[in-house]
Amino acid sequence: MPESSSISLNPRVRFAPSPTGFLHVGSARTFIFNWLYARHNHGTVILRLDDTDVERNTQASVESIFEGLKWLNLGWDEVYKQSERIELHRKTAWAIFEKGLAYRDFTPAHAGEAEKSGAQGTWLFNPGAREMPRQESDRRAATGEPFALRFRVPRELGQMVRFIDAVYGEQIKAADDIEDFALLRSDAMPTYHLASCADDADLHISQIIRGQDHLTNTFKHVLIFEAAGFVPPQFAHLPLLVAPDGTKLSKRRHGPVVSVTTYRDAGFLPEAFINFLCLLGWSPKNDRENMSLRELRDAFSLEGINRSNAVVNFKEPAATAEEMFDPKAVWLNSEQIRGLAVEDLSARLLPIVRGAGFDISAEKMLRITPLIRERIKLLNDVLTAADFFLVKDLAPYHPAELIPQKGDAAMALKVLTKARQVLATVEFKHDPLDHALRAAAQEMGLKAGQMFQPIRVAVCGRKNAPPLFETLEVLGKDTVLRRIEDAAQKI
RNA sequence: GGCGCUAUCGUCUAGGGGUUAGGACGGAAGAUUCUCAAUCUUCAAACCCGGGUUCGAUUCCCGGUAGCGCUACCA
Repeated sequence: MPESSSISLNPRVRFAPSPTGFLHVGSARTFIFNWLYARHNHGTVILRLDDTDVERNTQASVESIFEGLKWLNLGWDEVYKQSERIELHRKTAWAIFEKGLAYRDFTPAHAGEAEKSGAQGTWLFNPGAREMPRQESDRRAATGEPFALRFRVPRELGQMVRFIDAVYGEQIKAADDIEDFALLRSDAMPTYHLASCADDADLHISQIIRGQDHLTNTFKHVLIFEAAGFVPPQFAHLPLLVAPDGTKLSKRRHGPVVSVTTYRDAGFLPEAFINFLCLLGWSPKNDRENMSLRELRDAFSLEGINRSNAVVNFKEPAATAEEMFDPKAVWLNSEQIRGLAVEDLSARLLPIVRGAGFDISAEKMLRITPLIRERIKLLNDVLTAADFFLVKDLAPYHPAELIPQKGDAAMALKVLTKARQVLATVEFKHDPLDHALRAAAQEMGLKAGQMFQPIRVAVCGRKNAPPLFETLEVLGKDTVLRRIEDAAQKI
């Protein structure tokens, strides 16, 4: 079989972040799509740090990117750093130069920037450099005069550059509209375009899946691949993730919602977060939304990717943690929390509860978990949903809370007194508690709700809480009786 | 300015020459339960504008508009 079919069977994809900040949600989605594509097709995922911009790269950023990726928990197969591959990039650039497809430009950096950035259409090249005879170029280089190496875009013959994008279809651009971009800077460091293409070729990348902001750059990349004698890989560009105001997500403008670790720290399940990101710009086309990683992997294909930008629908000034995130992300998270086995959920909740300073056993956490599972949307909600299980003494609440519907303080006190009697002797299991308390209500001529509310407030400190009998059971007789007594004092 | 990409409910999307334009989130109302949550039911909510092609366009083509991207010796 021809080589192309083996490529399509075992694709090699790469995720190539540049370490100039934390892991951005848009980058995370690009990584996820690459991962899904590779895993769906039994391919290889390559992580490549595109760190050729020495000025802006930081070690802190490298670490925070790894931190974000680690939380996503998807993994990869090979890792590379571009900064360790610079010789390869240079070799590629000079090979292009030797073919006459690049030239030295001795124009000082940033010279004539004013003309470039504005008025008269596209800047194409610096005058005098492109046409400079090779001998003169060599001579000036030999004297140590600094230069950038530029690609000689073949625009003489009205040539068209073209490629097929797996998402956007056939793309064609006139070479006339492409400027002589740099390959090497005057400090001999490779530019992004060069380094990226040289590495993609060397690493045998078969599919480049990346953000749509690179769509127009791709014409330059096709030119580089061809000039260096490589067959360009397949391209698939992803629609961008934007803020509710339509602008691209940025830390400065939009704050922590654009950072992956913010989701982690707020109590998202990584699988729910991945699920959410997948639904932005991609659809399985069968109305499925809540999907496991396995289902996503099985369903994923480039054909399902959209072409228009997707809004991450967060609220700019958020009152609560939950409010700052896209409601769909929160919903998916709560759905997936409910889908987790109690043991699994409990194990994820435990470090959060302990981290908040509560000394709680795994066994107790396991008993609390089913009672709050349907009541939390983010893992961190455990702290507010299960507070009364965790604290020794309840936070102060208003005594009026104890008064039942259509009742008064006297009724509340009566209920509490009766409850204390009944509960002192009954076995603390769901059914006996149920029978005893309902019998007591009937005896006093009260509705079940009128009986239960004062007790619930007494033991939970609020009206809204999990079902009463299960709660009493987990809390235990001692705590329950003590809290009922305290409540009775308040009236 | 030049070049490119995009346009379906508030948001994510399905669909496609003839449909009551489908689903989901969010919102509203109701049912259910010891409260809350969950669950269930119901409701409101969209094809950017103009021209063409056609018996018929939201769908195809062109133009406009808007948004976004690229236009660096950033990536």
